[in-house]
Amino acid sequence: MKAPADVAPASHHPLAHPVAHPAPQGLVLSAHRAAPGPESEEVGGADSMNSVLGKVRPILESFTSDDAALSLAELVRRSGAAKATVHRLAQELVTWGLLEREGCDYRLGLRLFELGQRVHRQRILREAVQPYMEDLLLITRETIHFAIHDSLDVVYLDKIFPHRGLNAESRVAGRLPLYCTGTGKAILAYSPPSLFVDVVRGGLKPITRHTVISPGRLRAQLDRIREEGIVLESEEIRLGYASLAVPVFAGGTTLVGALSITAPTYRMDAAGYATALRTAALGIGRSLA
Amino acid sequence: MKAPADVAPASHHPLAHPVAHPAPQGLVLSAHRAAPGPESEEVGGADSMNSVLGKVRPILESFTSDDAALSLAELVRRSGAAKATVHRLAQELVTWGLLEREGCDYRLGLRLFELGQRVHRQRILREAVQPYMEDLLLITRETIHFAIHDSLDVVYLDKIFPHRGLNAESRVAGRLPLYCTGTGKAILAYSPPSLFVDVVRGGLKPITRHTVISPGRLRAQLDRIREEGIVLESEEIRLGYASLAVPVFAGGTTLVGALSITAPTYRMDAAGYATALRTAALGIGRSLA
DNA sequence: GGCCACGGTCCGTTCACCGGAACGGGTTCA
DNA sequence: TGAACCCGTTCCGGTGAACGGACCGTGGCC
Repeated sequence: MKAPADVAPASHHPLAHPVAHPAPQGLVLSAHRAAPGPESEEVGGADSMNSVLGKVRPILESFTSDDAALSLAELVRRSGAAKATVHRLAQELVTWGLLEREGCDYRLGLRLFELGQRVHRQRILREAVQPYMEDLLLITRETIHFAIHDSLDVVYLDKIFPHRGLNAESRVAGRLPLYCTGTGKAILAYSPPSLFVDVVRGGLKPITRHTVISPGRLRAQLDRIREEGIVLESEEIRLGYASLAVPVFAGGTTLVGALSITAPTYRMDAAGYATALRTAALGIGRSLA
Repeated sequence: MKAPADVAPASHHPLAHPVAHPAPQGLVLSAHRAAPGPESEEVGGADSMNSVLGKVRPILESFTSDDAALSLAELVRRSGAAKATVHRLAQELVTWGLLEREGCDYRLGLRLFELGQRVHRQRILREAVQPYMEDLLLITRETIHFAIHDSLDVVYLDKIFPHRGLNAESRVAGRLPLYCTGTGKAILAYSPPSLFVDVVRGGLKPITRHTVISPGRLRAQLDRIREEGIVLESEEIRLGYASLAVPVFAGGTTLVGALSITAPTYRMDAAGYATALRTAALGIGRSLA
């Protein structure tokens, strides 16, 4: 009885999920973690698992924005840690409040939301920007974004939209590539040239059939943006929609992010919106001085 | 040399932060970390410190909303863990992205903000509520709050304000007591009576000289709110300011939070704002059905 | 110069963590 | 009916990750 060999040895992959976790969210293009190279490369994932935080991380990051709640089994699958381990750590996270129980499932907890709002730089920026975004919403009745730069992406710090507005593709704290968004191009145009090189090296993948994927054309766009101080991105992210964006400089000098108006192409009054957008950006910059 | 006794034993409180975390922020009534009191009381904190997460928690929660960055020494002081331990864990948190380095100091990282925005329930709610808050801002040009209930507090899920608006006392993800805020009273009025008992047992402390701290008067207020479906809180949190609030019911039945308009008392047009507020709450409730 | 606080590192000890195994309950098949 | 499966949960012995006192180099202050 209980022949120990009945546990199929082959079924035990030391790491079912060697490569940490995809953690895509936002759009489809998760940009992975650069091209890793030979598949022998699960070291980064493997040796990151022999610390407690190295296990907590894939557990918490198992949750995407679309997951309301995950079962223990699902957490085990996504995190790659042993079941007993996930169970124990999840319990500890529940007592902390970073996770909450919902029947038998786990969901991200209110305390995580609270902690996330304590991040200082983002909070200060949001509070400074928000009234100006309201102004733009009032004037345009279109979706307004404020984005900052991180690695090869823009991260949306805030987003407001009217009832008729667009609520897809982007969300607060969501990421989209620098090269194909209005805010991203605005930031890219006023960043050191090395960032442009990195973006190109990272690969320009088309999102729609209008996405600019030629480095030359992208560079020309950026030159033009620097001349005009504003950029109109048209249907590069979603067909039928365009974004008008400007960079925001604290005190008129330091680039801190970009502000944009997104609307269906047929409603996009670029000429009319431009001055409002520029004015708002100047106001924000002054209040951040 | 290096007499081990030179480390003043009295200066070393094994736990500067014995009571888990007060998590004050928001208002002045932070109660610090309780009165120093009997120093023998680090038990509750002590046994929570023999796990890794038990140390990471006080480290991360050392940061309040007002701390831009903390030095290693300050983290050691607030968390109560050993220096080498804090150093090691902080480094690990930096590679994760939950912390970032700023010169020699540490600050909360962008990744923490991103994780916090993935909390599903709050995200869904905010996205549903936000356009209606814009409407109210447009109509009133005053500060608009949406709050949910947690333990004995309200937690502000979102807050928008115009240029002339009030940006103090409350902030997104900040907490204020149920018994003295408009949103809190609205929620309290439509919650099970046991919550009222808990609130009273938790103590009604006056914030201003207008704060209602008599359980009897509070109960009478709640009865009145249930009759009228709306509440006007006047100067209970901050002198010179009033809030008009209504509860929000998903599908017209399930209490999910409360919506409020905050304005200087002299500008508060309660009669005029009431219908707008009620209409918005109904709209939100319907969109959540 | 002496002193102190700070950030950072080392290293021997030990106990918290790990994870295979087993349990009980629920559901799905033959 | 019961065997097979998946689930969440608990147990427990071995072990290596985590711990923290001690130490180093530095910079600011008397």
